[in-house]
Amino acid sequence: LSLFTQLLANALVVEKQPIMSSLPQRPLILKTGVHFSVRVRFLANLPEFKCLLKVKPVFDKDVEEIKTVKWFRHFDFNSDECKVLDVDSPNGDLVTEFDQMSLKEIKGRAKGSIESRLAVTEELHIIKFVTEFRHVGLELNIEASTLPVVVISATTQVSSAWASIMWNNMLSTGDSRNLQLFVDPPPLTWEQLSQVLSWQFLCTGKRELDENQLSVLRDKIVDDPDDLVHWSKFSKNENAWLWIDGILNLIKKHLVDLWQDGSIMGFISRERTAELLKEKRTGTFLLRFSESKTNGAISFSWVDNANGAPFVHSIDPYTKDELKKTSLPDYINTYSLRGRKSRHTNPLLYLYPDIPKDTAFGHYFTNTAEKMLAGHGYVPRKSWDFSDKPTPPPSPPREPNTDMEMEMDFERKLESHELIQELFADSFIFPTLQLMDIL
Amino acid sequence: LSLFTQLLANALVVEKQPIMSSLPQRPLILKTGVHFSVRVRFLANLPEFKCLLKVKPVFDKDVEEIKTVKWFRHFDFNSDECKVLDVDSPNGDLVTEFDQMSLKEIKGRAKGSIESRLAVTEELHIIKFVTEFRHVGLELNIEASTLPVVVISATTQVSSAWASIMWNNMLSTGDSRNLQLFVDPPPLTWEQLSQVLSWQFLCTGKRELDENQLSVLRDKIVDDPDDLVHWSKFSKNENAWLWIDGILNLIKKHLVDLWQDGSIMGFISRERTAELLKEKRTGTFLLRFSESKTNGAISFSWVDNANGAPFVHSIDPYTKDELKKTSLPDYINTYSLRGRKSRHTNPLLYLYPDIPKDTAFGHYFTNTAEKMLAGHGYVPRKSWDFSDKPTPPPSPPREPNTDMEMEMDFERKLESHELIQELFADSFIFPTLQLMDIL
DNA sequence: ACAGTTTCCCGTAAATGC
DNA sequence: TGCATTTACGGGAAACTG
Repeated sequence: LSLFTQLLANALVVEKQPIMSSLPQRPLILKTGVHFSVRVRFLANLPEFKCLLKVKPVFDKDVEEIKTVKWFRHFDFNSDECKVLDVDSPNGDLVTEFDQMSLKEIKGRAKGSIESRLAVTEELHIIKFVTEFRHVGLELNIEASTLPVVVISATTQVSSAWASIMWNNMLSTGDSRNLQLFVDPPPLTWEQLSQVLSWQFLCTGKRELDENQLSVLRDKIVDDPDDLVHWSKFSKNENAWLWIDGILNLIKKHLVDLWQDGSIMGFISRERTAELLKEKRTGTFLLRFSESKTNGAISFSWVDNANGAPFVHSIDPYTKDELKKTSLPDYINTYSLRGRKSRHTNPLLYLYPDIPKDTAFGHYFTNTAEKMLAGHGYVPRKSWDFSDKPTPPPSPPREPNTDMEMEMDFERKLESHELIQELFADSFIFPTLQLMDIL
Repeated sequence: LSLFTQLLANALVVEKQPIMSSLPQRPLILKTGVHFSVRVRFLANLPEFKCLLKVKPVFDKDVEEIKTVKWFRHFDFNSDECKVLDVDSPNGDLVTEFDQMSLKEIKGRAKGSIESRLAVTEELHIIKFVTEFRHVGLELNIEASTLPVVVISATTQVSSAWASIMWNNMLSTGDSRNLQLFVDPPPLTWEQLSQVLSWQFLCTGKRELDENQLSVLRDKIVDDPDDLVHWSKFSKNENAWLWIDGILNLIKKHLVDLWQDGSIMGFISRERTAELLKEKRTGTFLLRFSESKTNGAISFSWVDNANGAPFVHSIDPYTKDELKKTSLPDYINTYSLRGRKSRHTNPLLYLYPDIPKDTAFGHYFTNTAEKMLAGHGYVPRKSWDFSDKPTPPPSPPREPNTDMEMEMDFERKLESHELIQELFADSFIFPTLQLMDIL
């Protein structure tokens, strides 16, 4: 009987962690006043319990010490309705989905001096689901908890909140959930962090970070002899994560294709850029992310050997506002510099190492012919005759073989991650697998 | 005493009509859940009443018949706090400002068949401010009402709502406020309507409609021998107002300068455009609003005499999304067509009748030199040498005299409207002056 | 004054109701 | 089903608050 009781007591689990429908890639971040959903499952597969178990969500249940010690904000649900577990058709488990939950802040938290307080995005909270089990004389209080969540009030806080969620998830093993983690946050190894970062680029741009890119990030983030990354370095002083997340946002909105193609070297120092390009012929260029603009920006650098010694130029980086107006491939395609004799020419010829611009980006150039409208008596915006487009660059296109090979390799790479990606999207599992405590 | 009582009973007035801070140009439109403000003044200039009069706002007070007859929606204030009248420093009147008011819908209105119901933007509501006056044995219930307001729930309804407000204001004289006006809306004369329309362009683009423009609008809107405009024609069947308001929005966001300059002919039929341009030399163009796109769009038409008979071309109209990317002057400046021998040339040379393009728009062209950034090792986005810009058009610029005269005339025009504009912005007074019932 | 945080609200998209 | 209306919520900016 005792074993049975213990099994039952642990039979309730949070099957789908709290997730805002508007932020599917970033579970465990909850915005006040915005709906999120959670699914709860009772693992004891007994249909006779149907409609017997009434589940109630409670915010920050039994974590009073946090509220008094660290002046966390208080929250409650806007409408805390209970739900009754009902059978799930495929396997008969008892399930319910809370799909219209939302939070409001309960004002009036204890005032602590500003230094002693954590940033709001470092506050970890939990939601517990409780139910009372009554059957054949047995009476049992059963509860399940979500993973720690971060509550924000504006979308500008998403980046910081996600940093906390990632950090916490890399550190928590088993069920030791320390909601005060960021009072004294342990460091991560670069090995751990680099995996998570690469993952983020896979989720956003369908391509991981390569060795070179990771090595640049490493130099930026790790300055510890033990290969450790400290929370303050990652999220505070230098804002490494905010910078990276700005780039992720830029990729998501404007550069998914280019990033997936691997056309963006992206993370490379200015010095290294110059080194690489100086060995190449005039017109070779590469794309790199701005290191100074914190909201995500990308520029191109190219080499010019015309005056004897090679010289590397870089363009003022494009931000999201500029990429909204014109795509990066189009900027690349139409960029022109005044040359000798007042002729305007485009200095960008080969994507590093030697891919002709049109091979790399040709299919992304805006086809002005598409804009042609039939009828209505209107003239299209641009002429649609391309017979006199600029002479194709002199270098031969790469051999078909090589292209094919790379493409296949790429496909394989992507596939190998498919399952993990799905898991990630669905129930929030990181490279370091976080198993739910099931029976 | 009876006279005194009557004076007092009418002493409370709504000094500033309900206005959302986010829609200062469109008073009397209230969006549920969005703050608006109203100011109330007690005209009896007696400071001893200070802090005696407690004013309470009531929504749709004493208009029960509307609710039952026409199934109007019901609303209430989100927080209906009373305010106490206090002295206003300059002249000692008793004043209070309700500056945080907002509405919520009370659900569950009676269901009427769809035909018998008005559109929500045709529902006219009022807010009354009531107070109880007690002094030297006198006991008096005093109240003041706002002008009729329209309550909307999304900004997409602003245009329709404003049509109702304008129509109602042109029709209501004195204090006969018919909240059921749109059950059987009386027509307006074209004379009345044209004034209001012109006014709208003055408010939005700082320039009224001229005779020609009004005449085009007249042909579109009036099809009645008596020169009357019917509500359905204006706001329903042909959506004349929605089309015009789309253009007003386009002007507000992207064309204020050009409209103010008078560079936009705008309202002119396609046929008339051809007639005008065919008499001009090759390269003469004019700007006109699209008649088919209902969200505001502008295109240019130009004449080409190259092949013997003059031919007039028009470009596919630019919408707000396109003007967000590049300004109209820049589109005009950079437009190019493939000419003979594959040369790209800009067919736009003179703004109708004969103003060289650079004279009319030169100062609006984006100066790429401005984008040059000093230092940081970045190259600016475009070359900044303009020594080889396109040859200036052969036609001489207009004589300075003419320019000056026009400018002065324009200034005078504007000034003459200044006072009325102020009133308009402040307390909602239309060309047909709507006087508040004051003592 | 100021930085971290929340509120406000438009504009678009999606959901809802009839 | 289609249309009218409301709700949802990202994103930018203003307001708040200690």
